[in-house]
Amino acid sequence: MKRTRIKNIFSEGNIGQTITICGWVRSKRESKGVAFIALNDGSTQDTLQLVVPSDSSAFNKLSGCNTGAAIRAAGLLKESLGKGQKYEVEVSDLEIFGEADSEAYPLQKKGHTLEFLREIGHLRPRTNTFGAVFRVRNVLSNAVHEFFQSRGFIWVHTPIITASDCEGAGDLFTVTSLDLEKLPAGNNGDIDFSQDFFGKRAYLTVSGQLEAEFLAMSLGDVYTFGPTFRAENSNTSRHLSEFWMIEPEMAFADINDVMQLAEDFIHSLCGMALEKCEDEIAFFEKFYKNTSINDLRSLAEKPFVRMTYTEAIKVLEKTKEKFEFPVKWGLDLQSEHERYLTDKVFKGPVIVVDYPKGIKAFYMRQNTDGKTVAAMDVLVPKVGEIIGGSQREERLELLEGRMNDMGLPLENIQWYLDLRRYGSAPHAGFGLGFERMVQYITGMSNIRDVIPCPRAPQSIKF
RNA sequence: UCCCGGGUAGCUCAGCCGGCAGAGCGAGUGGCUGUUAACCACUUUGUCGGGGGUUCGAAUCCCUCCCCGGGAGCCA
Repeated sequence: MKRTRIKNIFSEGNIGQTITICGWVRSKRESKGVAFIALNDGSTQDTLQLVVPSDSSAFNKLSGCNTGAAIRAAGLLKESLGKGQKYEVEVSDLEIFGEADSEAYPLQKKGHTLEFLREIGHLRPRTNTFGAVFRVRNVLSNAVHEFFQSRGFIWVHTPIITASDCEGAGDLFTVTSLDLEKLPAGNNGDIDFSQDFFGKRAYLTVSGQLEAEFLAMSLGDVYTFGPTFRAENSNTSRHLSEFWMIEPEMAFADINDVMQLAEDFIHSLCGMALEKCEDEIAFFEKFYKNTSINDLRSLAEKPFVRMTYTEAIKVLEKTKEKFEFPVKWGLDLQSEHERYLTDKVFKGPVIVVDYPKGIKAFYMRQNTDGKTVAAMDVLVPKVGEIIGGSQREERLELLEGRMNDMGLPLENIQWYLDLRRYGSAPHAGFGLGFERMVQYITGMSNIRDVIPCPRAPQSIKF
C-alpha cells in the first residue's frame, strides 16, 4: 500500500500533489458544508488536518470516522485556509479500515491521566504523550550506538541467562525448565538443580558487566545495550523489574577516563534529543514542564560538577537543611542527600567519586588511602542516580582479599579472576539505566511511562 | 518491604458528622460555524474496589483482602 508518512508531508510539503495518507483519527469536527479530521500516524508529533467538503463522496463515510478509527485518505495537499496549521489535505477518497466505537473506545478527545493510560498500555502509544516518549526512546537508542560506534567501541552481546549469582547487583529471577509441580529434592531438602536444564541453577542477568570485562580485556573498548532483570520488590517511580542497561567497559582506562566518558555520553544524548526530537521536547515542555529545550541545551554542553564523596559529605554536613537520614562519612548518600546536591546546591548533574569501600561492590579498585574505592555515581536532578561506575580491581591479590573479606565464594568465578592472572590491565566502566535516561530527557516522572510494557512487582499486563 | 494518600458514571472528581447517588468532561441527538480538545441546547451513564461486620437503614462507621498513586529502602 502506497502511503506518505505525515512526518514527510510536513518536511517535504509538496503543495498541489495528490497524496495518500493512513493513520488514526484523533478528532473530527463536522458541519454542514465541511468536516475536519485531525489524523495522526505515529511518525510525528503533529496531526495532519483532513478537510472533507460536503460535496465529496467521502462526506457520507464520516459517521465511521470517530476518534480512534483507522483510515486511509487520498486528496490534494494544500496550504491550509485556516489558522493553526500550515498544510491540509482536501480529501477526495476515504477508506475506513477499522472503526472505533465511540461509546467504548477508551481514548477520547480529552485529557487522560497517566495513571489511567497505564491501564490501557496497548492503546496509550496512540496519545500525544506516549507517541512522543517512544519516538524519543527510539532516537536515544540510536544515539547510544552512534556515540559508542563513533568512538570505536564494539557492541558486545552479553548473556541474558547466566549462572553467576555473586555480582551483588540485586535479587535474581531463576530460570528453570524443571516441573514446578514436581521439583527434584536435593540433599538438604532443597531443590536439586543438577537435574535442571543447565545442570545448575540459572538466572536472568542482573548485569552484563563481568562478561563485558573479559570482552574489554580482549577487544579493548566495548559496550553492552540490552535487557536486564532485577527481582527486587521495588515499588518506586524509578525502578523496573525489566529494563535496558548500557554498560561500556574500557581497557587501559582509569576512573577519570570513565567519568569523562559518562559526561560526554550524557552530553551527546541530550544533544541528539534536541537535534532530532525538537517537537517532542517542546511538547513535554509545554504540557509537563519537567524538561525544557533550554535546560537540555545547557545539559548538552555544561561540564558536570565533580567532587569526591568526602567533599560531598562536607557540603552536606555544613548545610542547615534538615535531613531525615544522618550524614556521616562511611554511610551511603540517601536520595534526599543526592537531591540536595543536584537540585539545590549545584542545580545540575554531579559526579561523586571515591566512595568508602564498605558501601561498594567487591570488584571496585581500592584506592591508596585504604579507605575508599575508585567508584563514581552520576547524579542528576529529579531522577537521582543515573550512572554507577568504577575502575575495576585488576590486582589479583587485592581482589581475592576483598572477596574473602566480604564472604564471597571464589570457586564459581575463577574465570573472572583469570583476567587478573593473565595479562591483567587497568580497566573501567559504568552502567546506565536507559529508562532513567529517557525519563531524564523527557521529564516523565514515572519510569513506567517510558517503556512500552513496564514490568514491576505484581504488574505484568500487556 | 515500610510510611502516607486514594478506589463513587467511559474519564476527572464531589458526596463520607449514617436516611432517594451528583457535577464537569466524554459520548449520543439536534442546531450552528473554515473548524482547532470548536460552540449552543437536550439526552445518556452506576457491582459506590471485593468480602465480612455494626445498624431499622451503610458510598458514609468497624474489620479484612485486593488494586492504584506519592514518598522511603534496595538499585540503574
